[in-house]
Amino acid sequence: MKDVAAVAGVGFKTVSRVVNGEPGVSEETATRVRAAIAELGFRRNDGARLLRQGNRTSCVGLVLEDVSDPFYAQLSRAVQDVARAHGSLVLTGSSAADPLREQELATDFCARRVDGLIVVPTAADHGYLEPELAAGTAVVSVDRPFAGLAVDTVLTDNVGGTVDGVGHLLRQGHRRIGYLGDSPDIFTAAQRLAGYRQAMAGAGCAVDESWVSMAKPDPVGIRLALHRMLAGEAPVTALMCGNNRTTVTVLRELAPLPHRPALVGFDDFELADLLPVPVTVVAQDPIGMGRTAAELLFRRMRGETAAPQRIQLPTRLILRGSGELPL
Amino acid sequence: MKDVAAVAGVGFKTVSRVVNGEPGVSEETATRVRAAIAELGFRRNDGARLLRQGNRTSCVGLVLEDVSDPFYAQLSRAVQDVARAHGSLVLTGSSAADPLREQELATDFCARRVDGLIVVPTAADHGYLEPELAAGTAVVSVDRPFAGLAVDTVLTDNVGGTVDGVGHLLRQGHRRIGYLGDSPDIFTAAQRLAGYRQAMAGAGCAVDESWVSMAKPDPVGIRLALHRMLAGEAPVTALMCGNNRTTVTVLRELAPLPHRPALVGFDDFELADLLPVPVTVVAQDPIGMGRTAAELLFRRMRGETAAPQRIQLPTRLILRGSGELPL
DNA sequence: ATGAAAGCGCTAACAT
DNA sequence: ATGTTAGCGCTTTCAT
Repeated sequence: MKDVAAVAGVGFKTVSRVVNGEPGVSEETATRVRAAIAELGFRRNDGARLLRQGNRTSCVGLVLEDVSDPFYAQLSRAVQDVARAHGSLVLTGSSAADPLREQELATDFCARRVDGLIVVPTAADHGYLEPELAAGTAVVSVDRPFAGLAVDTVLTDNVGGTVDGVGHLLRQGHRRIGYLGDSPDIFTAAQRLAGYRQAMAGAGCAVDESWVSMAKPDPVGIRLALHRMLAGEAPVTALMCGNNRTTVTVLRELAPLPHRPALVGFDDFELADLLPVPVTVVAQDPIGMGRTAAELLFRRMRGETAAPQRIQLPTRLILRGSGELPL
Repeated sequence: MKDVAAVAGVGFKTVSRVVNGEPGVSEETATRVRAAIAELGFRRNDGARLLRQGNRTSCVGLVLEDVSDPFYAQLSRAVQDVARAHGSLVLTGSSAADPLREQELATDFCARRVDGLIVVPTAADHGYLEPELAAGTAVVSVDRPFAGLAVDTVLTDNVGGTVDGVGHLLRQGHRRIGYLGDSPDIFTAAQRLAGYRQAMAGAGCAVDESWVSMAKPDPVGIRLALHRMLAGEAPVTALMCGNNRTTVTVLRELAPLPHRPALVGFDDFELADLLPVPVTVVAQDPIGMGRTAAELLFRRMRGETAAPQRIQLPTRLILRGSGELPL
C-alpha cells in the first residue's frame, strides 16, 4: 500500500480510501491510484486489516470427522453456503475420529481467530474450548453434543428415528429383530441403540443380547455378528442398521446369502433405491443440519445471547422394499 | 500478551518467549507466566504473529466445484491430510461451477494471504490469478487445467481411460455404442468425448451423431437422449457414461427397461458392485489426485522453481458385469 | 480532499 | 535472563 502510494504520488491513507471505497477522494486521484494498484498487482492484506479492526476475521472453522463421508460432505457444503451468504470463509478439517486431532484443529482455528466454530465432537472432554468460549468465540456442535459444554447443538432425532425404523419392522410382524450399530462410545450410536431397545420393549419383545452388535463397521466383525444372528434355532428375521457405513457393509455381506432378512437402515445413501432389494431407510437431513448449525452460529456471532438451544431435526422413514420383505 | 505480562509481572517479550518455547527464560519465571496465561485464558493471535513474520500463513486454499460430490469430497480429504502433515490449515470453498464464484473464492483466499491455492478450474479465463502468481502464491490446478496459465496441473488420463472403456465394449463385439457425457465446455467432458471418438475411429466404427449426448446430467435430458439412442431400427447396444453423475442418472432411467444395453461408466462409485447388474467402470483416483496436487503445491511453496509440470494419473478398468452383458 | 500519527498483537534485533 | 524498540500492513483518529 505504501508502494502504491509512492507510485501514485499520494499519501498512503488515500490508497486505503480507494481500496475500501471510502469517500473523500477525488475521481482523478482515485483513477491514478487504481492505475498504480493494477501496475503493482496490489492486493489488500486482509490479515493486517482484521488485526487493526480488532474484531471479525470473517472466517469460521468447521471440524468434522471426515469430509469424504457423504453425510459430512453434504453437511459441509451447507455450512459453506450459509457462510458465503454471510461473507465468511470456512476453514475445514477432518478429525478422523481422533480426539487429539479434533482438539488440535479446533485450537488451531481459534489461534487464527475464527469468528465461530462448528464442531462434530469426538473428544470425551471439551474443556479445552472453555477459554475460547470465554474469549467470545461462538461455538456450535452438530450431529453430537459436547460433553459438559453449554452451546447451541444440532442433532438428529436419533431415538425417535430408530423407534420409527424398528417400529416399522415390528408392524410387519417381526419379533426377532437384530441391531447392528457402531462403537458404543459414539453418542449417536448409543442413542440409536437406546431407540432400538425402547421400541422392542414397547412392543413387549425381549431382546436377546446376541442380536445386538455394537462395533466399528468392519467387514469381518459384521460378518461374525450376522452369522451369530442368522444361525441357530431362532434366527432374527429382520435387521436394523445404525448408520449408513454399517448398512453398506451389511448389504455387501448379505448379498451372497440365499434368504435375506428384512432390513431398515438409519441414514439414507445414494443408490439405495436401485439395489436388487431397494433399501428402506430412516433418512436424516445432513444439509438441514449443516444449514441450521451455521445459522445458529451466525446468530450467536451477531450477538444473540439467549440460552444455548438444542435443536433436534426429525427423520423420515422411506419405504423402498427391504423393510417390507415378507417374514 | 501485554495483559499476561502485567499479571505475571514480567516484560511482554518474556511472555512471547514462553509462548513460543524460546530459550532464555528461567524455569521459575516461565511457570509464573504459564499461570498467568491459564488464568487469563490467553491464546496467541496467529494473525498478528504471521503479519510480523511476514511470510507464511500456514494456510492453503482449496476451490472446488462442490464438496458434497463424492469425487471432490475424497479429493478434499486427501488435500487436508497432506496439509496437516505440513502444518497447514485448509480454507475450502465450492464454486458450484460458477466462474464468478470461483474467482471470488480464489481472490478472497489470496487476500487472506494463503501460501498456496489448489483450484478445480471452472472459469474460462484465469487472468485474475496472474497478480497472485506474480506475488508468489503457489497455485496448482487439479482435475482440469487452467486456460492459459502455466502452473502445475494434476489430471486424470481422460482420453486414455475412455479409450479403455469404449475399447472394452468394442472387444465385446459392440459396434453401435452411445456416449452420454456432460456439458461440452467442461474440459474433462470434452476430453472423454474425444476418447470415445478416438476409440470408435480406431475400430473403424462410424459414429452416428444421434448416439452422442453432451449435456448436464439431468433426468429429463438423459431420458430423451436414451430414448433417441435405444429406439428405432439400429439402436445402440452399449453405452459409455462420461462421469459418475451421468452414470447414476442413466442407471435410474434404465432400471425399468426390459432389455438393457451394456454399460461402462467413467469414475467409480460406491455400491456399483451391489447393483442388480454390477457396473463396470473406468475408475479414477480422487485421493491420489488430491494428494498429488497438494504435494506439488507444498513443493512449490518450499521454493521449487522447475518448470510447471502436468501429471496425468492413470485410470483402471474394473469389470463387474454391466460392460460384459451379451450383445 | 488529503495526510500524519498512533496503534492492532505480535516478533526480530538489539540492548541491558 | 530479561526488557526495550521498531515495525509487519493496515485502519482509526485527528489534523490540515
